[in-house]
Amino acid sequence: MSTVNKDEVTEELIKNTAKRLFFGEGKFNATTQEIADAAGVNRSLINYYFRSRDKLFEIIFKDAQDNEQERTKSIMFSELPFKAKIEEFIDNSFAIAREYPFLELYLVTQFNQRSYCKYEHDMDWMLKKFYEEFEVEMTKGTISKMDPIQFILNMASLISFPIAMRPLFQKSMSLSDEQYEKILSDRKQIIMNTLFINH
Amino acid sequence: MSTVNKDEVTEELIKNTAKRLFFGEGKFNATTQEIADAAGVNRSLINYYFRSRDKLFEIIFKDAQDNEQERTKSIMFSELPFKAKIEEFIDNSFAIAREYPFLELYLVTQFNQRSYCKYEHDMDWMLKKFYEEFEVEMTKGTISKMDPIQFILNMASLISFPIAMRPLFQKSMSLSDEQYEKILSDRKQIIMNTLFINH
DNA sequence: TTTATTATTAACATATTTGTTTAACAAAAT
DNA sequence: ATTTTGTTAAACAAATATGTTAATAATAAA
Repeated sequence: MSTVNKDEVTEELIKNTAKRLFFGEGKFNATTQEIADAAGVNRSLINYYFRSRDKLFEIIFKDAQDNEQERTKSIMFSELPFKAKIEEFIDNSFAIAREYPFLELYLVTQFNQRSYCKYEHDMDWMLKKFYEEFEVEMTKGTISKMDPIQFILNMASLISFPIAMRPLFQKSMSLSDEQYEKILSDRKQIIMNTLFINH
Repeated sequence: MSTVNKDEVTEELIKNTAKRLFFGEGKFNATTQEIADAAGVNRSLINYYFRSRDKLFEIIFKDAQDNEQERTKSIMFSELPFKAKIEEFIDNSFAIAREYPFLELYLVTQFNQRSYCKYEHDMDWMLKKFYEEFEVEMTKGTISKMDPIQFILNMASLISFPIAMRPLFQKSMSLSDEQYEKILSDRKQIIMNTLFINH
């Protein structure tokens, strides 16, 4: 007998399939039927395991958020030097984006449309540590003087936007898939050069 | 007799109301009933003027896109120096975002979910002109060397992301409305400093 | 093996939304 | 004055989506 019993398997299967559809394929309005079909199970099982479509949404939403926070924390509290942390963060973001290109877009649109979407913000720890290290970098002169929140905003923008807006941007600029992939692969260096002062 | 007859008035009223709901209030899934109520007209009129909900969507989508392209073009083909054009573009983007904070988010999510969403790309003209001016700036040394498309991506990212992702970002950083407004008002200078090399 | 529990399925009822139709009525144009 | 056009309201059918229930299959426990 394995450590997981069957219900945990199907429960996970449904969750992962929903994640794939929402975050991976951008089907934000996927119906319970579509999710069930994609998972190869009966639609009733969604109600059986999660009560309602909404509960499933809540769980997935929270899951995604927790993951995002967790990975950020583990990087920020690592022993790497500041600049390396940022590099790590970029790499990490792109890696996730490869599997789930619609993740951030999903989070923000759901956040807009749903009243609940509880948000745990134990970010305070992390922010404090970040501010301290950021201050050091500014005095060293590797970053131009600014409110640290603006730096975070810059970083998040430069990383997330090209992924989240890809379909629209790529089409409006009439770029091929190959061209866009090339752009993304050059992106890390561009972002680092944009965020930091290069002597 | 005025130049507009009554049907054009209500047709516009419905369109503008839908825009307000979608782009202004972020209600991406507003029903025809909700739109009609918000416009203060009978739901049947939506079918009367636009045939179907989908046609209304198509029209609004194309409208928004055309506007966005038009304003970009008029700035890029103006006689301003390069740097001033970028400033103008930032100001302009923020002005639109004040009325329609969910515009870009709406465009990209609809673009993902709908098969049609025709895209007219007569951007080629504009891009060519932009590339020329960009080349000059790079040799002048006001911008660090990079593929011009990366510069455009940087610019679009730094402008749009803080607006589009505002709800999520603001909450996750536990910032008050006042704090975020302050951040946005400082934003233009930050973006200019980030895009251009400052001596 | 028998029994009890759990997982899965099909069928049903319900709710929402859309688009159509009809009738009545107001407003505008001819 | 009458014909066209715009507007409202109500009723309806059709489509879609969700959640529940009761019966069945599979698995674990006795």
